Amino acid sequence: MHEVIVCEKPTSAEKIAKALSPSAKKKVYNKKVKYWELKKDSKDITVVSAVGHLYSLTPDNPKDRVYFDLHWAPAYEVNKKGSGFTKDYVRAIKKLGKNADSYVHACDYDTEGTLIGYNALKYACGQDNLSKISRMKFSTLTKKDLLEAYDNRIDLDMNQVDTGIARHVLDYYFGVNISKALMKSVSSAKHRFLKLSAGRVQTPTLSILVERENEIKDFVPEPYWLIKALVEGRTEDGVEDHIEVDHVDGKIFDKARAEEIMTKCQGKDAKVHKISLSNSKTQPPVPFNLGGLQSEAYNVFGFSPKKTQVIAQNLYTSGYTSYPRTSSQKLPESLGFKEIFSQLSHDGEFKKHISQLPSKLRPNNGKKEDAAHPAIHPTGILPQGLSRDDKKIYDLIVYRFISVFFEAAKFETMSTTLDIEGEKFRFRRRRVTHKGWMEHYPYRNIDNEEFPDIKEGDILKVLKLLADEKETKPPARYNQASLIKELEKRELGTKATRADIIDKLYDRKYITGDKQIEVNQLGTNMIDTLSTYCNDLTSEELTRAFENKLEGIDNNTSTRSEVIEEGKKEVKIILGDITKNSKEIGTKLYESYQESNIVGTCPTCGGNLVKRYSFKTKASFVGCSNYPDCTTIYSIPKGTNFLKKKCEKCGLPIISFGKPRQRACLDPNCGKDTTKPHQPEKVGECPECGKQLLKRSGRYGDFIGCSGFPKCRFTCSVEELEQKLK
DNA sequence: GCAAGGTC
Repeated sequence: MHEVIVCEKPTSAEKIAKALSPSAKKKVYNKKVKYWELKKDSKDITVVSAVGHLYSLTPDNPKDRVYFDLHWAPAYEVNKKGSGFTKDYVRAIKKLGKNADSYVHACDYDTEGTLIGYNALKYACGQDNLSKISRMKFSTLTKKDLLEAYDNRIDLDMNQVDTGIARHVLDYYFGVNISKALMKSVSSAKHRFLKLSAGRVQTPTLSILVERENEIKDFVPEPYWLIKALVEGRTEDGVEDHIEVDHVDGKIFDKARAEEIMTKCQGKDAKVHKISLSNSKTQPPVPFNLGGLQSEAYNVFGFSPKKTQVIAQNLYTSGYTSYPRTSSQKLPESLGFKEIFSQLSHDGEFKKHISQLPSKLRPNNGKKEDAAHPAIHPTGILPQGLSRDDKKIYDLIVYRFISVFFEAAKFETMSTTLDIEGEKFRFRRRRVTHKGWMEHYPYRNIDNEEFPDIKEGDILKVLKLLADEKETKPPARYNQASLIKELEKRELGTKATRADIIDKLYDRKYITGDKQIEVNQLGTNMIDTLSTYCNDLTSEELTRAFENKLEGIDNNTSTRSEVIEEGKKEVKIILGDITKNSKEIGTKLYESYQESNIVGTCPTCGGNLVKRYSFKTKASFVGCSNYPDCTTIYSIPKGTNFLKKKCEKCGLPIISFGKPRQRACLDPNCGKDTTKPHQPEKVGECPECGKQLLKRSGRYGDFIGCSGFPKCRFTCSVEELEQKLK
């Protein structure tokens, strides 16, 4: 008897194989794909693995105006970029999973996992005959759980499969079709291509950012006063120490009241009214889940969440750290802390900290859990030859892992109130009495202040009294780390996709800025447009509505085709509205896009110079917004940045380009003598349109161009022309 | 060209 077990990813395949039989043999297909062979209960078992989704939805007919008829096709054919690695896995499963007597679906027990395994069985193994398929249900990848799941296999839950399929189809219907309609509105209104997109997750995310912009725009600052005094004092060592004390009212919005305090206290001494000492603790941080690691790496190193995720994945595939796409903040004892620490101790720096660990190893676990994976931790294998950035992330993971086992840091706080003419002031100082974990986590500043040598009843001289006039501030813009946290809170997207979603918003030019994410006019207009024609898409409503509908499939109150039909109807209405208002929508979106690409003023006609991209030449260039009435055009090298600085001679922007970076005026002829009209040399006939070919000078030297430009875009190098003439 | 979701 031959049995094939299909798993979601190679690491879980290995764990499952070894759980079923410690003597499972590891094999490799086509030098790349690992699989396992074992014997159990007189069965020959082959354990193969997918790598996440191997199949993607794709339209039956790509030429359709709207995509409602979809089918599953190999991911490496559909998303050519980035899924190439799945090809070998599909081949391996096809070869190894053929004609078995029974099949076991052993992917993660959630909707996506169920669909991953179902599609692998159906399209790679050619099995959708449920009678041969059984399902393992496990929540951790421990030997005990896996054996139990194998021995008590259940039927494949087709409702769960249908829920997964419906989720994919609905996301496709709404996302792809509405994106297409928006792009079409631009091309029909302005005859320009603009890559636009909308979706169940990216659009509400953009909406969150737009809302924050609106809060900032609508914010009315209010003036207030902070009253402070500087009083003389000494530290316990007798060193002179000026103490800054604040009026207990804090923000004083009433100017008269602020003035009253100032006149009353002017020139008066302060009396120490009350001193109280208290102790406090700061617990160690919790183990990293992906969001936590991304947030910390952003705050400590300024790494984008995407960058951190890529590095964490590399560290994981190299075997140095554990699986990164986890939401767990817990480290189970079964990981074998002692063994990991003893291996890490081969590194001298780590050893200094590890040697001080308490004998009882109990991590300060956080609340968040994950069914499939523990919190991110080092495996114990010490890396060699990591790049600087990879090493930073690795060290961060190790030090966090170490620090969660230490005791709390302890502080002593001195809270003091002073009296100046009946007005109460106060100050607070905090000093460390026990560093605890903070000594072993080098990414936090320890604020250790000195206590002044004072006692109740002391009279202190006031050196200075001042009223600081301030304004209330609008809420801060999001940065990438705080946005990820907000998405987690609202349960938008998943841990594995949030960083990609944010990247996408940058890529579409909806947003700019790193430390403070700002929304471009295009982003604002997208939300404007979509909230007019499909309000659901801009809010979390669509995600919630999906969840409810999908839940219906899961518990048998509706069917997959009902849910899909309903979605189709809704999308059709939205598409109708967009088409009806296509000109207006397209114009608005394109013009707002141009706005964020304005780099200067056209010297010929006074219009805007706009950075644009040509699909024909696959290069960016700068053209006038009044094209075709004005044909001013500048070519720019690949990777050009526009600086804020303007050229002193002509006022055009200064650009930087090349490696090493060099700076120059946008106009390559700037500063050259152009008073004598330069007659370009005629060198022959254009092979494409028959007009004159001219020898022109460009940024990188001479080239041949057609006099019919820009209608004819024939161009070649001087050498190429010489070759042809020979 | 377009989504969101898995994964190397």
